[in-house]
Amino acid sequence: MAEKAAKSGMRAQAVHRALKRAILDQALAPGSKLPEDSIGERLGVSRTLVREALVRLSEEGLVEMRPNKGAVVARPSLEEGRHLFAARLALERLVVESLSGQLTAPQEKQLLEHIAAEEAARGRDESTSIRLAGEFHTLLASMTGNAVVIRYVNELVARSSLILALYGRPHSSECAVSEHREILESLKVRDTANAVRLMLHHLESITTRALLPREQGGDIRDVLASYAAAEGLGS
Amino acid sequence: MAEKAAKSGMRAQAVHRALKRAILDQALAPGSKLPEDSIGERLGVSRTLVREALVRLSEEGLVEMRPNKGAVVARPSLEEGRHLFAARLALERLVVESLSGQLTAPQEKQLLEHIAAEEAARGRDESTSIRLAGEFHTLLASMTGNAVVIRYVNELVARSSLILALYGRPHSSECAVSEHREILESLKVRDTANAVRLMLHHLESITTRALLPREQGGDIRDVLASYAAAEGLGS
DNA sequence: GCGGGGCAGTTTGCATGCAACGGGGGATGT
DNA sequence: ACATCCCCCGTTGCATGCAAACTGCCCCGC
Repeated sequence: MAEKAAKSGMRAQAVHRALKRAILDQALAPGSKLPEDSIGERLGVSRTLVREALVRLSEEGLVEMRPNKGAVVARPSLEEGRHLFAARLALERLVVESLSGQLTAPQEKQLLEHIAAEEAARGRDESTSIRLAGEFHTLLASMTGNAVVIRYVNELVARSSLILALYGRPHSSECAVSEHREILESLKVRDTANAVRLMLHHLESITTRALLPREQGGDIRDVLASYAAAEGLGS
Repeated sequence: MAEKAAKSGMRAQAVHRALKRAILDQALAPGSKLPEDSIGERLGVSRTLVREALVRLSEEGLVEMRPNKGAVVARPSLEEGRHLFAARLALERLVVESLSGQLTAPQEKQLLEHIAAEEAARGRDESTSIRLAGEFHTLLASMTGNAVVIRYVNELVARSSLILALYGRPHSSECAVSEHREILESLKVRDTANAVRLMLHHLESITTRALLPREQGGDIRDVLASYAAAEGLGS
């Protein structure tokens, strides 16, 4: 079954997508080793293709390649996380500025449906919910038609899920859905300033909730827990 | 001579840098074929390493890999150029906002020296001048300490030189140096709004001069010349 | 003269083989 | 008991081999 014809040149891409998906689904947690031959054996390809996929993923910042020591799923630091969200802020600001008042009817419909799907998944399916929250941002980016922005936003959203996996509290995407809806409303009525403001607030709230949540009155053990995790210690 | 010890794991990177440099120097013009074995023979490595470098370069947008047909130096369209500069605008805005009033004395010194070098090269050495103009932007980005922004600005500046190589008029980087100096002045006195304004103006003037320069009253042959070049025609 | 089909040379796609690096664990010496 | 050294095995780094795909060319039929 499922014998994919697999034209020449498609298999490398397939390996890349398979690994990327596994990482984003956290089937491969940050820090996991990624040995070339076991992956190749599992996917039915040679180490050459696995290596090519790993090179691509390392360019995207999803895996880290340590010379002579193998590849692991990236384990970005808190500081990298802050840098990443700062870049997202800049790029997604461009996205909403480009889109404000420019959405076509089918695009509005697609966004509304996406938000509806987010609400449907909310509370029920945690991993789907997180994935959809990210995809809202990539969907917006794709509507700009700007290939460069699309690529970077995709990359940053993907890396953001690594950050949230490492440092985010559970349920940290709670209020996101309503914020998405508000952004869409402002885009529809061409209230550019408000749309930008909402997007900045949205991203900032994600960062503060996820990245620096243990500042006020937390238990010291909770603080250390995240550092321990970041250093590969602890349970 | 020049027997580089070339530790294991360094050679792939070396091939990547060599090719990147050749492309940015326009020793390899946009559209040039990049056959794996002749490159490998020339650099003294196997096709495997060349292929890895080409994959990296294609991720950076400097090379286009056509399945079963080999790699060529990227030949971005005018539209891609506009997209690229839009993204630069967004990211470099973040750069100046981050840097405004934050420059240390050594950093100011380094920037002043860089601008001096730009002025020294101006008019004398065209290719050096272009390279330094780009490096001013990457230098600013590097001073933010934000690895994500550094990476993206580097990538976008590199791709910008492809765009300028294809569509820019000669001498299009004329006024850039004084604009660089103005930006630095505003950063020093923490006039953030002005620094942002100057940077936006600077990048916009590059795009309009380079990307859409043939709108007003040009000779039809000049207009077609760029399209011919873009299609691999003409002399 | 002109268009189409097929053959040969060239180049990519991918697997595999071999050497070298690194890590873990046991043996050895103090 | 503890530290050190060294060997062995697993894994990576890279070259090479082989099959498939593309290119251009020539020959043949019209």
